[in-house]
Amino acid sequence: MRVSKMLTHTLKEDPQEAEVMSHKLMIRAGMLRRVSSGIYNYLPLGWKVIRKVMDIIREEMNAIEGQELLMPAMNPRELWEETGRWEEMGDNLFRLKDRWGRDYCLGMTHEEVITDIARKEIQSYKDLPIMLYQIQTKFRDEPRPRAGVMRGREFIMKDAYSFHDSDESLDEKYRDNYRAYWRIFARCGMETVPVKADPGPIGGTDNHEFMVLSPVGEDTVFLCECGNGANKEMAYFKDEEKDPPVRSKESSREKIHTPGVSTIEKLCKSLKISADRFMKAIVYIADGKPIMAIVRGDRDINQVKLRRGLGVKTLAMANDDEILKFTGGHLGFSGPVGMDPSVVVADPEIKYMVDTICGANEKDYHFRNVNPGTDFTVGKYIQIRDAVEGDKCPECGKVLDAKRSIELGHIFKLGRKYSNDMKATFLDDKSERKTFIMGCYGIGVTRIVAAVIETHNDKNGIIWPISIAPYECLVMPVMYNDDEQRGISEEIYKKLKEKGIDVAYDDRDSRPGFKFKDADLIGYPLRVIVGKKAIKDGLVELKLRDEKEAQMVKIEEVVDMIIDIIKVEKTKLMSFSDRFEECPC
RNA sequence: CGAGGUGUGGCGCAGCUUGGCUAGCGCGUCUGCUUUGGGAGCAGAAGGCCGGAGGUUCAAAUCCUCUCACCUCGACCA
Repeated sequence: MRVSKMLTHTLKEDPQEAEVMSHKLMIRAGMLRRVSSGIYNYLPLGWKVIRKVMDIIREEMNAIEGQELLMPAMNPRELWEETGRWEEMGDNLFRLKDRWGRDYCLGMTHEEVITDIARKEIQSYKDLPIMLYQIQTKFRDEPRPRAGVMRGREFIMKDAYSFHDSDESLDEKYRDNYRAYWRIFARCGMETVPVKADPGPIGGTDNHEFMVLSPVGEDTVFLCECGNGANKEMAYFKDEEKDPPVRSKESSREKIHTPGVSTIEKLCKSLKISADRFMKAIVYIADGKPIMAIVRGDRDINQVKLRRGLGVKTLAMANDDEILKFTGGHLGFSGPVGMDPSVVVADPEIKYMVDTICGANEKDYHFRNVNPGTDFTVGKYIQIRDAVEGDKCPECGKVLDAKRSIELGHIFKLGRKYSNDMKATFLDDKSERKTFIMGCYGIGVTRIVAAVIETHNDKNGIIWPISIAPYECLVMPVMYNDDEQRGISEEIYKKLKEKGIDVAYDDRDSRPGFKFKDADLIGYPLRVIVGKKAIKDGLVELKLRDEKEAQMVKIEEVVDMIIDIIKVEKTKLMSFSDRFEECPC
């Protein structure tokens, strides 16, 4: 491709709309332009990168027997009602009506549609297992799109779905995908960490998120040297075993007047006591019934742990009316004193609290000198607080490391959740009707691109892994005007093209400084510079984007050298097997 | 939804407090000349109903009201 004909104009200044580096660089390098909040044009340079990522994904999915298909972005309401997700997805689902007033949505994921395909097309156990996948544009009405393509409202995703007649078969496919995901990300130049995660509204049992560590990530993961890793929602840790607390002096419960002091922060200020001396009591509606969850005042309740610990399907914070009915007091003044123990759940840390302060279930009143056992009884002690830096690994006891991360992929064992709801069945070898067991495997394609840039850049621009660079190589005459330089450049460009190298040729009659800056910004991994000093001795410069110095190479050898370097670089990206660890489940 | 902020040629910004001549600057674009190893210089040119609607005023980019879009933090989130 001739640079003079490319639709790309690079920007010298950072765009006002962008905050994080990958977003800035994608716009400055001419890959991306915003159309609306969270909605983007992928200009040719950006689209080319996305296509390369897609190709890697296709190769790896096909290698584990995935079959590509394409499902509609627009789905009818009826399908989503079969699983209850038309309601469950709430405002995140983009909805629209046709001219007759019929309801549709723009798919954010395709479990319903694929299960519909399966129940119609797959009748026999002989067709199983099978895995189908697509690369599709997905839609989510995000409350707040962020960081360019990192969290958009329209984005490209690969989603795969597998169907099985046994758990063992699903386990095997899950392991295949686990391995394939590792390979895909490695080939894109990304080192990912698989962590245990909560399945959320998708449902199912085992699932892993593939995370890349980055300070701009929106998730927090807790990692241990021993290989154990989980995202924040699922980050369980070892509860410290302590001696039972000893009360230094006899004290008894006392009601105190605290008008308008409805938050922990206000309590700390008004009583001049630190947050860890309070109990935070929050009322939730769990599967329709109210419960009270208690953690120390300085801790955060982890809703996923609470939901799992209670063994309920739905969990939401109660509103003021519900709290009033349940406790007799208002929001901000709840506490366990006087509550039936069967509806009180507390974090184990509560056991060790002495002479603590909590709400009195009466507006504008708290209790002080409250002690577990004497003043109230806890029905169930389960770990329901968020992990924090310094907590210990539940497996080996070492200190967990908290890191920010970007979620690139998520794999789930769905089980029969969708096939049950949608009555998707097949006949087994005994002519019995069975319900499909399913798995589902997603990758954020456009997000990979952002994550790669985020982790591969310097002050001059992007440093692409060669596998997904928009072009593998750039040929650049210092002075396009110079017949000799142009002649040699054209010739090298032609030869590289013939050899199948994805090469760009900067044939613009611009000043060299301008072209160097542009090349660094766009981040061509390899650069051939044809200048007059070098020409005298039949040499051109060959420079790698991530190396400081260029090497002088004979003109007639440069093409072969480039071919070799590309081969070596790609092999490097493929040779990840020494780091790979098999799926733990 | 809560809090803060921004809308002025393609991009980045100034002007607004205290209303007043033809709305400026840098980058980019086009023409010409000179340049040519890290975002060149000179000369010239094109390109704006100042986000939109209403109001105040002799007069509004500037003041008032409403509205829309976008950004950041939070809440939320396969």
